Amino acid sequence: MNLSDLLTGLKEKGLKLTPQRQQILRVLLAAEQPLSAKELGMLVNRRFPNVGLGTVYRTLDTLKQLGLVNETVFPGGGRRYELCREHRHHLVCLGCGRAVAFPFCPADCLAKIAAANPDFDVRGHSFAVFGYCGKCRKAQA
Amino acid sequence: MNLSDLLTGLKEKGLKLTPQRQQILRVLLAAEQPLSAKELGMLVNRRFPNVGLGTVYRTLDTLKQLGLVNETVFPGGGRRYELCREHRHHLVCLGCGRAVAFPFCPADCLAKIAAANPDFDVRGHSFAVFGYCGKCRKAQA
DNA sequence: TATTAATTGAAAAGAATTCTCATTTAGCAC
DNA sequence: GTGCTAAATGAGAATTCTTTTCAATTAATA
Repeated sequence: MNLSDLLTGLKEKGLKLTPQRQQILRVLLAAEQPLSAKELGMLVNRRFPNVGLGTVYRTLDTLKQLGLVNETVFPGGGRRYELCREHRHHLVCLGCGRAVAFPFCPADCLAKIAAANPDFDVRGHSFAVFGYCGKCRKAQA
Repeated sequence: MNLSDLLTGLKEKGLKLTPQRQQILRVLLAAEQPLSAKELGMLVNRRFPNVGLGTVYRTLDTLKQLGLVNETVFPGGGRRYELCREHRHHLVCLGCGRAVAFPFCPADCLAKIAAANPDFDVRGHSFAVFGYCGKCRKAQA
């Protein structure tokens, strides 16, 4: 997924291609891990110092609704955002906050749950693993 | 797990058995699903109108650290709390917010992840399934 | 180029959580 | 039972995160 694909997508939905949105998308494309709204805002501000958090949140909402961006909630309640690439989950370090994506998905579990709850219309799931990365473990010791 | 077990546990850790804590534990014991701090506070206030949210948050922190209470993060960032009974996850309705516990756990997934990341000290995981319950689906239609 | 509806910036408002500090109290020793 | 002390509490202030408001700007279209 590259920038022009994303922009074409936005255009097709009737959304304006503002420079702010383009920059937000560029930052998300370049990010190697999910970003908080604040982090995203600061990165956007490198080129567009006037873009406020309001715009960041609004844009993220829009992108979420289009299914282009995924929101993940980290322990403690922090919300982080990333482009929807392939389906993935994260291994999150409770020390430094860094997250590593992994492709394993508890599919069998989901199947069991769906089977056990036929009335329930499953729309999504969250899965994350927490602990301490090698660096943080050394730092603690 | 009953109230006196919990109280004994607190006492062993050197914590005071204040009436506020006892009431918080009673409410958590009676709860059939994870509660937000606000909900928990309101339920506690039925008998102890003066207990503020500060105390609720502090007590929840303490209980979390003792491993007696589990914090689950819901989509949108809402944090909810429940007593640690057997290990479980939740099926959460995005319409009414009600949560149903289920005992399935993505254990095989966790094993894969641990094997693939030997440097990482895994301490926990979160898993939740979202969608719409039967009632909310009917209400929508 | 003019028009219009969508978008934005800035600031205010709201919600959730944490912190502060003076006061109260549970648990313990006597 | 009384007194002591560290822990816990209440009330409110302070933070942090997110949403909303509204006037001004701007992308897209004719």
